[in-house]
Amino acid sequence: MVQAKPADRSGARSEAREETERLILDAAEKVFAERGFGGATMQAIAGASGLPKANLHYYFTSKETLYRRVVERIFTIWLDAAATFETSGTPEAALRRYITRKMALSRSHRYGSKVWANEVMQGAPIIQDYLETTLRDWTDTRIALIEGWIASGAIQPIEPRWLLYMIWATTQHYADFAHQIETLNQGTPLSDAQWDNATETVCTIILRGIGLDCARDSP
Amino acid sequence: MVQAKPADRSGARSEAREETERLILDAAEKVFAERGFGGATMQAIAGASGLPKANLHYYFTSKETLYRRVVERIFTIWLDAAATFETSGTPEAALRRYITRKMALSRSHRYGSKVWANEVMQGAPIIQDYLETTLRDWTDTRIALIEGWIASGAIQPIEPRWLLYMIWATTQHYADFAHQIETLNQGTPLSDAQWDNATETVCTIILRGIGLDCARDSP
DNA sequence: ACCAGAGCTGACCATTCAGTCAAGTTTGAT
DNA sequence: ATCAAACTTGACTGAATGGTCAGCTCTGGT
Repeated sequence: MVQAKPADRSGARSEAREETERLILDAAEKVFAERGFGGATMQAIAGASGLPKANLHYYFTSKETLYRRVVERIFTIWLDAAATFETSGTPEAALRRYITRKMALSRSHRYGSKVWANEVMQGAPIIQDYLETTLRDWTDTRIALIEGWIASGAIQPIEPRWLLYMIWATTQHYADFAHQIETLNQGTPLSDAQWDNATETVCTIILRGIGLDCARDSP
Repeated sequence: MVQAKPADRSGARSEAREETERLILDAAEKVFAERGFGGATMQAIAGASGLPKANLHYYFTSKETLYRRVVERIFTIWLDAAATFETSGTPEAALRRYITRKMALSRSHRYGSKVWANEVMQGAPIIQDYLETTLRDWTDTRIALIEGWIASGAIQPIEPRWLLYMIWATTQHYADFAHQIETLNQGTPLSDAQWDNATETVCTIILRGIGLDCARDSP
């Protein structure tokens, strides 16, 4: 039987292999994002990557394997962004940094965000364990952190959990609902200036909303 | 050929028909929500509604027709909620009312929200015209309204468009990402108290975030 | 120059899909 | 009770899907 895991004895070979895999993963990410797992077809992914369908099965044993790899890659990127919500620094710095990073991610990884959204909407059949371990742990520590801010009087008392959801929702909305946003923007993608302005607006409302930045804006 | 549009000469008949249609639409909404248009199968919808597949095609000529009806029904509900963002009243009252209504909708119509999200993520193949007409008009009038609030000094100067997106994103997140939220809530749905608390928190952050409810007021 | 193994692909297969249809059953007006 | 129209459904069909495979080409180490 043909194996998809050859020894990587040759540097040039394995490099070319990685490149092809990335090509397929990129195409798959886009197709899965727009049509969901069930709606996506290997033929469509093949078309988007410019490769014959049989070639996809040479690199990825099944549609589910390919989907799994796509989702895992996205989770890695999410983790990188999550790390920017540092436990040190002022509340304002931590939140501003995290929101800004997540907004940038929504612009650069629109399809990844959509795949994640699709996966969760379907009940997270693949990533359920991530949600219960990594995501839950991350969330718990940040909630504890925010509770500390509240206890010290740095920010107003609000339920930290709903604040986090608000940040996730708002930032990811710019990726998941990009089409709607573009339609309401005369059918054109947001400009650099609009992205900056949106990011700043989100930061301002969130920060002021939890009691930071309140006295500063209106002199 | 069998027609799906008989004369409604009999009251009892047409009533039963409407009931069956609603049964199918409810089942279809759930399946389309969880699997998207392409991932949903008529067989699955049949199973969810407890009817044989052939019966579905008696009431709805095609899968696309059924999907269209589901989406249209959701849009109607969205319009009802949108109407609660009244152009009269104080900013606080209008926003609070609208956010509360949208949060309630996310709880009562989880699947509808997901279908809408799926549709937009796929590039709005069915509802594109709604986005360009009804939604754009609604958005424009509310933006003008909010700009008026800013001009009069009632709220702080923020870009109204991003505020609206923030409200949509946050409220709909509770429907679209319900599974993730439940997983982070020990695998149980949010309680009445949690819904109330989340709604209140969202209102508080948004209102304070735009300069209402803040300790300092404009002169 | 050689050649083993990696990479590639057209043609094929079993399964599942949306949609059809003919042969039924139920219903309500008369 | 009658009957025509509305409703129901198991069995079917052509098309599309995920996946396979035999046989081809290309490549790098010798």
